[in-house]
Amino acid sequence: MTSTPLTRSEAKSQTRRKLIRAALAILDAEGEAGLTTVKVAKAAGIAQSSFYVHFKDRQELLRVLAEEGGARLRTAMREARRQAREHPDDLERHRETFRIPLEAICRHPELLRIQLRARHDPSSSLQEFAAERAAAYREHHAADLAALGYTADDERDRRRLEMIADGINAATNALAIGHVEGRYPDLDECADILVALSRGALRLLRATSTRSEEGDPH
Amino acid sequence: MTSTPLTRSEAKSQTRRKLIRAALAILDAEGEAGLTTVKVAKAAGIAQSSFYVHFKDRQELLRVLAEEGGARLRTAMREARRQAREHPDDLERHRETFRIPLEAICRHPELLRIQLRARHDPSSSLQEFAAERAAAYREHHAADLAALGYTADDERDRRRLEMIADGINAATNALAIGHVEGRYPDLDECADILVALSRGALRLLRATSTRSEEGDPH
DNA sequence: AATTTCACCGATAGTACTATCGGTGAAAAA
DNA sequence: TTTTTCACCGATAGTACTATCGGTGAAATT
Repeated sequence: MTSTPLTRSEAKSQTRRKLIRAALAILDAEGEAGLTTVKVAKAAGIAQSSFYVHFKDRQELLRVLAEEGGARLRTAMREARRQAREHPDDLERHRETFRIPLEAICRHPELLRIQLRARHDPSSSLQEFAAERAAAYREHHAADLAALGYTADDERDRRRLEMIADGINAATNALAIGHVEGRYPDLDECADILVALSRGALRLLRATSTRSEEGDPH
Repeated sequence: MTSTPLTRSEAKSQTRRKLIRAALAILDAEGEAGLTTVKVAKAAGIAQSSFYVHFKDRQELLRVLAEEGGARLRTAMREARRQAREHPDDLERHRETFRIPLEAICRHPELLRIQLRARHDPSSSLQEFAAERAAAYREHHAADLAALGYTADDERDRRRLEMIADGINAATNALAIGHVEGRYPDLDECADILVALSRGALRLLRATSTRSEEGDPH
């Protein structure tokens, strides 16, 4: 049907894309242990040995996949923060703060699954990717708390913000996975829960900052 | 020094224990992919082939490890609930509700790490173990919410309780891991955060149950 | 004391994967 | 047109692991 008048480099990068797409699918479906050059090459429709035309070794494929995931993550997060800024209304904005990461996760749930696996797997080559994702979310959430007026001055406060971001992040991931797995059909319900959890944390921050500053001007 | 007048079966079960201990350590340190009969046998000080005197195959070892982990988990959880009942004071009790699972996790962090990995790894043989642990915590927390007077009547409410339990559970795991990794030195601080998050969720439940009763035009 | 049992051993067949090598034909360059 | 390049191929060496087998000696049984 479609004629394919491709230049050599076009054909090559097309094959490379095929390999990467196949690898991501296999990584998601079978885990890092199931990601073999045999399977990836077969799924991409080339000979196993041709895998090495595109990647120096299996390790390099993993590295590239991590970069790929990192790039998608950064893009999604940037977009999320951009959209969030467009909702000046405080309540609605707070909700968007959670709906947007949830949606970002649900767009590529395999990236989260891969990351969650890698994070606690000492044999994984994707630890860096996992760390990057965690840091990105922590930033996202920290910036959000800062926008609400909560800044961390001393060591203890900073640790507390980090713990809150960590906890909310973990909850966000859990609910997003639950949504993807079909247990929580409505993303808005997920966002509501996260808003509620988050409000509890805010109340804690408010309570103790008031207590420590005694005469809080409000 | 110590004489070893062991019967044959004593010696055998001792070797078996050595294998299981070695396997748990390797599983924690290198992940499921790194758990080979070669390494386990070597770490336990026996020949690789002797591994098969104790286990039918590699799969059976995994199964036994999961049972082992499940048993430890159940014991820890039972103990936790027993202790929690001893604190009638409401505020302190609420805090204990979180400190106790946190401590249970920190006593055997490798079990949590193994579980978190297995949970999202399709190639893992420990999915059942992971599911059991998740269900156990959900029960723990659901019973706790029920004790506070929150019962789920309709589908939506039940789902909400499940989401809350899921979210709090994820946050608990995240903070416990953070403690084990040295980022959050004080477990009480972790418990405080969890109490705060949990209070936010409780407020949501209170708010909407009131609202739905008010607006219910029966 | 004679016999049986069995936990453990070394050797090895079988399996799955990684990575390399020389060959091929079509695209690209000369 | 002639030559060079190179993406892809099949074959295969090398590696790591699983699981089985027959042999051994000391414990257990008779």
